[in-house]
Amino acid sequence: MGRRVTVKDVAAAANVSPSTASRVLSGQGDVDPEMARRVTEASSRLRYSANVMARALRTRQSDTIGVIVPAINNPYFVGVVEALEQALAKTGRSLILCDARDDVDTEARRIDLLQNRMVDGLVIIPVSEQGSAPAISAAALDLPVVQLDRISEAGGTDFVGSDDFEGVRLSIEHLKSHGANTFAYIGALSTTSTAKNRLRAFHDQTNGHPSSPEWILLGDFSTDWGRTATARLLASGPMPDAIVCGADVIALGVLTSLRLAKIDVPSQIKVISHDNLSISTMVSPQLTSIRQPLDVMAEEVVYLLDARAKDFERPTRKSVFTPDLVVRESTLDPESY
Amino acid sequence: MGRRVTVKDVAAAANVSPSTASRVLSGQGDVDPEMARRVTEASSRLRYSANVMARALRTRQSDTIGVIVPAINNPYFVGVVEALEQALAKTGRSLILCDARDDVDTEARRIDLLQNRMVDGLVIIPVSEQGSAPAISAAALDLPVVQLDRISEAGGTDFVGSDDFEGVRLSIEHLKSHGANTFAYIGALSTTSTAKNRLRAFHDQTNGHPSSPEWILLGDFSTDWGRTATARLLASGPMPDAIVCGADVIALGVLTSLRLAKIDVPSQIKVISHDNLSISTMVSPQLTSIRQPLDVMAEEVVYLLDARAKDFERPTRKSVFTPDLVVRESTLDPESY
DNA sequence: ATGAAAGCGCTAACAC
DNA sequence: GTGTTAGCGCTTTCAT
Repeated sequence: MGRRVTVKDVAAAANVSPSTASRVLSGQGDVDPEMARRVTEASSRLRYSANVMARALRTRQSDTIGVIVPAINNPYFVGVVEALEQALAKTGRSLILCDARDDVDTEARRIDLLQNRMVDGLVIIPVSEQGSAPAISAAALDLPVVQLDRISEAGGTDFVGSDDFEGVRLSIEHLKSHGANTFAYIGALSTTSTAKNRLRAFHDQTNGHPSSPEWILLGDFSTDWGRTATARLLASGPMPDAIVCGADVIALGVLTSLRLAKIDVPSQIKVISHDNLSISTMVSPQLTSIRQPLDVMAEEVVYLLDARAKDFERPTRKSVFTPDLVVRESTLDPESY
Repeated sequence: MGRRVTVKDVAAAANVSPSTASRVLSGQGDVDPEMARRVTEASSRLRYSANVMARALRTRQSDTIGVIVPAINNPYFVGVVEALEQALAKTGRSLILCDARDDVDTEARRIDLLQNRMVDGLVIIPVSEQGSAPAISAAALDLPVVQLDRISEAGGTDFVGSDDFEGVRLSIEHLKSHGANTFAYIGALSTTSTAKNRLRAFHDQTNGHPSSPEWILLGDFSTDWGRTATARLLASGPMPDAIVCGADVIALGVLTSLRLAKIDVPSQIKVISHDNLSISTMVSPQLTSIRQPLDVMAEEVVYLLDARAKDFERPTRKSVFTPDLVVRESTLDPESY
């Protein structure tokens, strides 16, 4: 287990003091070009790279952001993490990813773990609107925190998300313009802000249309739930013209159950959803879905993190982005084939 | 940005020296019960938790394992990471996850990053059998490294994987016993050990059966490739009795393309695959797939990491686990419905 | 511009 | 058993 090479090794090899070597390697302060050259040379010859922990301990800055997602097995969150990773890479920073396993206690432990790792900031998609709040609020006292996608009741943090009302409005408008008049909603229980907002928006937008309590099905953000809910819907009586799904992972299950029941999408029933996962273009029929500008949102997260690092007392703010609709086969009129 | 509380704070509050506090908090050495109580009390009152980086710097041990996957957007790897996380959690350790984005240079940078973070060991699923080797070999000089699932040419590391030959043998045997006599293979190019072994095994097992060069389609591990390859297969002439897929993510695309072409699975063609992703039970027809014992494999990874940490010079070893076959709808005989 | 020395928070060695 | 001291690897005063 060979000892890793340190600044001292580089300094010795370059015949300078550790401080000079450090100055060159971290790009701080002026040094004689010739010395700098020697340090650089020695550094690359010895394949030096700095011990992140020692540096962080000294500078109180790790160039690392902690990210906590509710469930990494949900491909939507994978996409979010990828966008964040891209945005951070632009400024040479990296990310530590934690999975809360849909559990607020695990989530709280992760928050603590990341703080002890001296991350420069925390990005969190809260597990629960209420349950996640205490731990998040506490963290926000100590370091920059941005809530992403979902917002909990925690104070002291910025928020980046997308406009769920507008998303649902676009969905319903699109469905209506294609002749749908009755709608079911298959989504998640209102324990998260997104689930709650989408459901509310659905009620608002379908107000005045024929409806039935059996047409509102609430469970969790999973494909399994999409299948189960659709089975229940099928068993409960006549079907609506369209199903609005709270997320693509749910819609995938809905499509499977409908196919099994030999109900054709979109000719017999239309299906629309949120998230625009890449997998949604790879099923048949391809899924019409609400798209959020993930890349832009990730950039905004990084911006907010940096802004708060610079001025910790700045007022918190919510950045809400407008989604758009990507129309695919699952809502097209039969005649347009 | 309130300063976080340190051992000194706890020690002061408990009226003991920092070292005594440390002894209590890290559970090393004997201390007077009464003092211990005071320390514990102060610690929880002040909500102390140790700075991971400072501790790691001193003890040269971070209780953290680095994990590098080729592409986190592949759900198979997500499952692997979850299994590892479980296995590590049992001993109170955690994991830092990095995505190599299917690129050996990124992979090499990640390896370096993790070493600088003083991880106690590295688990890596190599991007490339050849290209990944140098960086992995170099890392293996400095810390315990286990290659998982795929193996590169790197030396000095242990390996945990599953028996690809046996997997394919089970697949073909199953298909034959259900009347299939001609087989196509849709998999990935042989840049990884798993892709290479599965292809070889396919050739071995189908030796003597009618075949055609058009029935071997090699691309990457993606749903997109599954769709493209199937389209090519359809265009190239008569279809085989069955398609063997290199991975479930590929099979998902295969199923979609077949459905689009109105070819029924399994009555007109059977589809079988590797990985047994949960999503494979959520499509219709449900996918017959080779299952690897991921949990057991993850335990073995942890065991090997610990063993090498204890004795760095121990001989390297390969632990190859036997997979089994999970039969579902995509290979069942039509009459069994 | 450069080097010596101090210190980030922690724990292992060493005294007592 | 407890406290004092030193040092992990780095950066940053502080002198020069």
